[in-house]
Amino acid sequence: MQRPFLHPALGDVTLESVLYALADPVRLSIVCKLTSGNCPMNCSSAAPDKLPKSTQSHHYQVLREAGLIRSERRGTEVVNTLRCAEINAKFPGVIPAILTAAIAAHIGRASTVPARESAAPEA
Amino acid sequence: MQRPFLHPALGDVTLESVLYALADPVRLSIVCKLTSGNCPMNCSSAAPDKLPKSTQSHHYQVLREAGLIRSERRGTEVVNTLRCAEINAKFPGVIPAILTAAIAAHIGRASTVPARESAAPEA
DNA sequence: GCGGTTAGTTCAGGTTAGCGGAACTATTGA
DNA sequence: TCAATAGTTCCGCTAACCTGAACTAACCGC
Repeated sequence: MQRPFLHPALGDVTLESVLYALADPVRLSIVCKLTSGNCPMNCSSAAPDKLPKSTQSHHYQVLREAGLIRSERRGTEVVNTLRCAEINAKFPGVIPAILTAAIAAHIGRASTVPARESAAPEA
Repeated sequence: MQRPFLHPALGDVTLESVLYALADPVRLSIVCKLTSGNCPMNCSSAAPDKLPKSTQSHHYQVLREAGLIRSERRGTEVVNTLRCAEINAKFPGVIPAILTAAIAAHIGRASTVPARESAAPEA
């Protein structure tokens, strides 16, 4: 918990790494929850139920290194926000299309946050 | 070479498997070439240079099983076509957005076929 | 300050998946 | 029939993923 989080610069974000990060059901679900919640979330509340903490941590690291989320420490917890706007500037339309499809496919419908299935993903 | 090719029904195609298939630079390049060529291609002409045949075969299998391409035997060779229209019906906008971003990022700029970088990917 | 709780990271190891060389199969053409 | 072409299948090696266990850092009550 001592090492600072590393967020890639927008120039270092590649399409492949973004697609790879979103190709996992758990990570796609996390991103969907962050989108539908539309506000920063700590790790455990955005991850699917009953996932081991080490696995959660691993998935967040992948999302972070792909440039999809930004993480900041707030006391004992880590607050995650989407970097959709930035990614969308670099790869226009990719993230909204994927998230819309994911929400339509009922991936990661939020259990804690009321799902707004008709809402277009921001970014 | 005897087993018939298995193409998933559209209902069995998942967003995750599509993203996973496109998350690899080689496979993304293959799909880009099929798009820019805008016509069926055999395996070796769509794959990047100097890739071992077994590796090519593996990548085509992944693309096939993800539902992204359709393969048919024509004599000694296998002709591959994109299933973009079908996928686009199921996940609207996803494939065009990814291919547009990939072409803009100069992934898989075709060496044999003149690249039409301004052309919107069909689908 | 001290112990307990919370939230997440790091490490290690077992399992799985990807890559690529070698051998094989089918088709075509001479 | 024989050689060439185009892919596939098999198999071993390596790298990546998942997760339990141990660890760290911040916060709270006393």
